[in-house]
Amino acid sequence: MNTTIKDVAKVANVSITTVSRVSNGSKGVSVKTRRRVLNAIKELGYSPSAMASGLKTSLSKSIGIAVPDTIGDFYGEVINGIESAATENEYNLIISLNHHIVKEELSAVNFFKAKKVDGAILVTTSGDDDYIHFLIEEGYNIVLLDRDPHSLKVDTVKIDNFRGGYIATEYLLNLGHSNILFIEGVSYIDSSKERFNGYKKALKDKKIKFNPDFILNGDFLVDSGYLSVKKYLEEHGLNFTAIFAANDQMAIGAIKALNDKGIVVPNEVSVVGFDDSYISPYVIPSLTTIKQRREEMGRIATELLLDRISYRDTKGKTPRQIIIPVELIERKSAIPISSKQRRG
Amino acid sequence: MNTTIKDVAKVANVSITTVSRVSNGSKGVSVKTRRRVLNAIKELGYSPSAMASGLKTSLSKSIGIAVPDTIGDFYGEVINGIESAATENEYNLIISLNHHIVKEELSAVNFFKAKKVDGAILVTTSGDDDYIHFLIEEGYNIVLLDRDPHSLKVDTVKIDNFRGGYIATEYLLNLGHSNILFIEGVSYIDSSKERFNGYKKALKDKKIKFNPDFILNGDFLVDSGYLSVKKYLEEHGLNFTAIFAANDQMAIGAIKALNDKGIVVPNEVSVVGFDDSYISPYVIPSLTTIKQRREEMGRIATELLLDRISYRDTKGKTPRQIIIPVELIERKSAIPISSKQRRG
DNA sequence: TATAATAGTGAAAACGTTTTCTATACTATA
DNA sequence: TATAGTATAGAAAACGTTTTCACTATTATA
Repeated sequence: MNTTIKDVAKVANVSITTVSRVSNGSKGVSVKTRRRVLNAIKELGYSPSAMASGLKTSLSKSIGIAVPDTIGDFYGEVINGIESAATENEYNLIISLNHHIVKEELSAVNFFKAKKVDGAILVTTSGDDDYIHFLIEEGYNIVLLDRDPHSLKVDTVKIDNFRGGYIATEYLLNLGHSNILFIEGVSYIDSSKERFNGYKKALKDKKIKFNPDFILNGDFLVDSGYLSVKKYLEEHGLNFTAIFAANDQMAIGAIKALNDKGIVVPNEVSVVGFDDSYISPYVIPSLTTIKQRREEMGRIATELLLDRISYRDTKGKTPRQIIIPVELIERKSAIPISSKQRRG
Repeated sequence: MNTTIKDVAKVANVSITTVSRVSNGSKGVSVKTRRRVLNAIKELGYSPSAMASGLKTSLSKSIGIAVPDTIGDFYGEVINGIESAATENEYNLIISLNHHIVKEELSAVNFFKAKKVDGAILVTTSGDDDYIHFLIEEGYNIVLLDRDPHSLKVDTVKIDNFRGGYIATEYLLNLGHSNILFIEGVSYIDSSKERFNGYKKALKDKKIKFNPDFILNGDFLVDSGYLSVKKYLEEHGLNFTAIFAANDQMAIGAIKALNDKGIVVPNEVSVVGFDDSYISPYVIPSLTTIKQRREEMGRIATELLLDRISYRDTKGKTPRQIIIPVELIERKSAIPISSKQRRG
């Protein structure tokens, strides 16, 4: 079924060496011969076996990506960015989902080892640095995405979560809100922590006392935003005028919970999200949020990785850390506090 | 850097043949030797090179998937399903996005050929059957997902789009609506066409005359739902009482457009979507929609493919067509027509 | 014209496995 | 005891490439 280099050699009446040279564009082949070989290649529909060549060169021309899931638009868009950059460089993408389970992230990495990927992009999940450390020591090419390097000597690309948290909170504060709920994402994920830190710092800078009761648990999924606000309302009533959620999904859930209790957004409560999800301009009211360039993040991570792969100098080069700026997108879900609210 | 079978053989003091037998679980090795080899494997952290073994066996233990994008939750969840099923069977997933461009879908397929994937899942995109036909003839293992096989002799799995379109429309009709807008998805995608056919059939069965003016163009993205309804309203005014959109994204866009004009959903216009997106229970009002089991679709497609791969009998077996049922999820975006509307 | 450099080509080894075939050492049977 | 069968193990070939080395033919230089 499969045509090999030998078949091409026979048809073009040259050695397999020559075919190899033509097919991977090395020089040292005359124009005439090259043309002949090219014709044979086309005629037979030959494409070189990535396995055979990988075996020789010990380059698989593929990179692995370990990612929690593909649901929601965060990871999806990151993957888009990674995929485009990989394809442009003739690399292909082996994807492994770990469903937010640390153990599976680990097994994904072993998978990559077996497949001899040339490098891997690890998208945020675990707080477990040990095995990553181990990989780096072994000389694997790794880049971390949306994750703090901590003490790891490894390339990372992330967005400016701290600043995002800061400007979102500051925006609400400038609107006159001072009782601002914060809905956390998954606690061990760095980006959630950093957004939270931004929130706290903004409060501090405006000399607003931090109230730990205002921190609600969430897990980045829409339902957790809904549930946590619902619960809060039942326990405390409406003792706040604004919510800042660690992502748009939870913000949308929060708005829904408010709406269920007859509380109108933004008139009674202002809400700010984080992500600028594709749906956010279309929810009612449209969601004010922090925009992060997810595709770009994926693309940059890939370029960092490819760069390292081609230098083959894993340990030498000092780790780079790219931080992608964020911006506030003003929409309709957050407005100045009303005098009525202030009195209340 | 990499330990090979030779290293293990040396440490365990056996031949590489024996190591090979142990590492892929073939029999013919004594318990004692096996234990010794296993220890050496663990000690050295050996994992066999998929490239080398693939070269020998001409099985890559990987499958390709060509998919338009990973944005929005449809494809994301399908990928989740495919990935789980593949991983469970120790296959890995090589993913290629084509960004809805037919030409790129084609190049993805060539990519797969080079990588010698054992099979591929093609997720709906083109209307171009020719190259798929060609692949099948060449003996490649293919399954089509969310796509009609047309005359192709190939396994397919899709959801019951026709029925989904039918029951959504019927539901609206039973609520008393008879002027129902339909927002199409991308026209060359089968699922869009089939949903449309369901819509028409439901009208016909209730003896409601089909009005071609009621068909709005869309492309499955939220913005197209918004824009097409906005435009319609500007041109025709509110001469309908319900909308059925070919997916939830467009339904959400439609609701937004209505809302912008001060038209209240569901009081003045009922809306039904299609997909049961994760966000749909949380939009306001929560969206009545057709639920399709996306992960299951991915999983079944993978099982079909793996089945074919292991039978190595690509052409022999008759093509199977799996149709996954859909169901209507009743929420708050569609209600009975009011007497006021009827009069108007 | 003689020599050096260069361009074009191919033979063969190597990459890390799997698999077939052969060899040996037992064990069971006659 | 002789023979057949079986369990265990290894040698070597093969998979489809890339790459080093060697060789020839051509061109440039002295």
